[in-house]
Amino acid sequence: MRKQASVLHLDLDAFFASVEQRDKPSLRGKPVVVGGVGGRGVVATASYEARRYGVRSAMSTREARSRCPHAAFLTGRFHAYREASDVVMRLLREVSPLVEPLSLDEAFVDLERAGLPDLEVATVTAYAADLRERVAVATGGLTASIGLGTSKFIAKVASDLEKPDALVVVPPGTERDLLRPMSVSVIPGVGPVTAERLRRAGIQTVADLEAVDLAELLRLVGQAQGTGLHALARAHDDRPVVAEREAKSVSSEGTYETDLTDRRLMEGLLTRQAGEVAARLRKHGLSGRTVTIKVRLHDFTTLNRSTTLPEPTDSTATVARLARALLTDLDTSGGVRLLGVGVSGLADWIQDDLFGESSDTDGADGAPEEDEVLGVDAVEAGVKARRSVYAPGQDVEHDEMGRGWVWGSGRGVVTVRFETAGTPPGPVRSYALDEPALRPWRPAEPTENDMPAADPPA
DNA sequence: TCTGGGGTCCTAGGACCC
DNA sequence: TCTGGGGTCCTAGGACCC
Repeated sequence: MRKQASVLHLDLDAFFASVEQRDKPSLRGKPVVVGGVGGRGVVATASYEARRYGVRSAMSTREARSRCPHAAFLTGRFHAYREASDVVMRLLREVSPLVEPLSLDEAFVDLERAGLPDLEVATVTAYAADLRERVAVATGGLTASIGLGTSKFIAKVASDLEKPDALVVVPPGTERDLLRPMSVSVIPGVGPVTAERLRRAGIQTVADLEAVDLAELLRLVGQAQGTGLHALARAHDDRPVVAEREAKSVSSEGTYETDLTDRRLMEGLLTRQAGEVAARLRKHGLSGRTVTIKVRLHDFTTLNRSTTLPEPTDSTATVARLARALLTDLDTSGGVRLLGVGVSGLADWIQDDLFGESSDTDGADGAPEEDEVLGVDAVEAGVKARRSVYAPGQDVEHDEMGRGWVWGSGRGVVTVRFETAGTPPGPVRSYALDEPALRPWRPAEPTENDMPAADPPA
């Protein structure tokens, strides 16, 4: 925790709805709700006029409509939000080299790096007031709420205190008095489940929380969250403002208007999502080792299945194939409301060769050198391999079974899923790693011709 | 016909390694 | 032929945030 209120938190007020009102004068002064407009949509942002009717973020659009039927219900125009956000973030970076965006509409700014003459309350307050005006001018009238404090936690609490269109400074030394009467829910990381758990233990305010010793807190909420709560309840927060944070995963998912039951359709949707994810990976020069699918069933239970490659990929064909394969073991007979594909374990480089795409390590005839691809020689030589030398998704060929691809592998065993023409997924067989009838083969360059053009049913 | 889509982080168990 | 303890990696689930 700092001695001066040099952490600034800026939050654009009702951001999506405000952009809409800025761009469409007819919406100004009226309730505006931005979010999913379909039967399963939820509210992303409600204008303050709509909030007066009880419309809130994350509420189902259905409920929002019943609370405020005369509101304008809009799907998002994300490029417009991104543009407005870029304008604001650029402005903040002119002001301080240390800006940490949290989302399109929120950022921390470290004023210790802003070149101010000092960091006294009067100085930072004047500075923030000026910044708020500059944001409004630069964005064509969007308002922001700003909080200033001695830590991220306090700055964020401050920006929330009097919004919209407000500036609040928490003077150094007054933090704990400010927090004590507040609900534990002000603490980042305390959501509905944790709040209820604490409430049942008789803990409702920050003051209550402060009175609980560390051991008891650890017992209640676990190691990581317990130590965090113990510190934050005392306004102890040394988290630095960090400018660049690298992405850890990339994903695409969709909720469908009616539950899906057709497996072929599900496979097609997963394939398309895999294509979107792989394209985004390539666009950012990333690749990842772990492919995960997410399946939400009709009753909202959510399943994740993942598999990890020995080397990272950004290939549509590989991500799509693994995604479809992960679906095969799941019982979806009751209907599926959401499907998603994600890639994690990201690296900012791509292994050149693994699946035979663009490689200069091939033999002269262009065929893979089997011991490189498969590693059978290494296994036979008794060289230890931590993980199987077969990679999930890798193409293989068997003398009797024909062509297939590696589904999984374990101790000395590789499982292959054969793709019988016309009726995928075909049979699954297990082989010893040194099975001579099983060999790798090189697929044609991956294509995306299995990407379906069809939209999900309306 | 309640309950989005993009993420992050944590926990817990099992396999494996030394 | 009973049996350990730490560390890493992987998978699955869940809480949380905007």
